[in-house]
Amino acid sequence: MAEVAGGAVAHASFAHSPAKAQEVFAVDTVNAQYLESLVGYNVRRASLAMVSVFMKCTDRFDLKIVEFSVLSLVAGNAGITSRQLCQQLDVLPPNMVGMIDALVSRGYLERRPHPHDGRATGLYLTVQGHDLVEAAQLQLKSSEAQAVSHLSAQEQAQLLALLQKLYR
Amino acid sequence: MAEVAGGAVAHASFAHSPAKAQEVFAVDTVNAQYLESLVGYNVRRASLAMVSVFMKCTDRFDLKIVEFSVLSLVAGNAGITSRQLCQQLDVLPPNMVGMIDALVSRGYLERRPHPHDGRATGLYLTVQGHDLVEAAQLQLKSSEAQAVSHLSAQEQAQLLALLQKLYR
DNA sequence: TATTGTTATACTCTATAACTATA
DNA sequence: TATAGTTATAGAGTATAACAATA
Repeated sequence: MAEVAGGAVAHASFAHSPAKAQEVFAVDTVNAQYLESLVGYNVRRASLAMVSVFMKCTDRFDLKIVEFSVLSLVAGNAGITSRQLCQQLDVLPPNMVGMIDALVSRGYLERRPHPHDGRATGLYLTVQGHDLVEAAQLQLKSSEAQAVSHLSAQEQAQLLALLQKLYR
Repeated sequence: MAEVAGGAVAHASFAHSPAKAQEVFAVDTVNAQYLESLVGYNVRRASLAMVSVFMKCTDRFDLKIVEFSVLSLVAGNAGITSRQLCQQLDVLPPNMVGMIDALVSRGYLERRPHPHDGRATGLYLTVQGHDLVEAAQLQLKSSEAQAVSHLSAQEQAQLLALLQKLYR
């Protein structure tokens, strides 16, 4: 309950229409009811939470999320092209170039010519890259498991299935 | 199945270890199995999908996601402060200033002094802002409903509940 | 003509430091 | 001393246009 500057009393929760003239309110606890009813809002908040789990976990590997994703895809798809990575990860080609250059410079990736297509370049993990991605994947799996440990195994499976229904 | 440049034949799907010497592969369909097993990956993909639903829907209102969120919070919390918005929406104070200025300039928000705290400023919707947020909220609700219409009502409720369990 | 990889570049979003006025 | 709002600015992320080499 907040006192109006003029002496009257008002509840912020009454303010569903534009507040009149010079009424002033104080908000004690924020009401996010509408936003929390939106799928988009909830999925964004959850995404931010999982991003922070990722960042704590892969601090010691010095990998950004997209870099980790690139290495993981190359690990499962030796010879994948830059363009295929872009399509899979929603990254634009000009923004992928520097990322791959950096991973090559750090000794995790190498480029080899594509077997059929002279325009394309295949990407491969180095031994060092293979070790890194293996360690990072294990670490991330366990960090995620801890972060979602308050959901039952069934709930976790349901969540993945529902999310995939959403974006596929 | 891809022919190696040297004449041998190899499957990209065999390449779970670092590819040897100068073997080259072509990837036909990308295998994203590991990434798709991660909660973070799925929730990020779903978030991107819902972001694009939002953007198509609120094109005609010329509102960004965070601007819409600000207006929605002010709609439900007359007199809310800039700092409260920052905490609710994970936006840093210096980045909130310009956004509020813009919404004030466009005639959707106005600032009034805070009843108890001389440092703070309360935010209020103008009549024009009230009309805008009401129209945008209705539109977004219906766009979201359409975007998730292939999930049953029960699945939609489950999804929201599971997401909130994840980030709260 | 279309596509891959690339450069250059602009724009947006996010983050940090520091200042002022009020508590 | 701590907090709300603000300014300036730096850095990261994302976008478009255009070019050379190849299909």
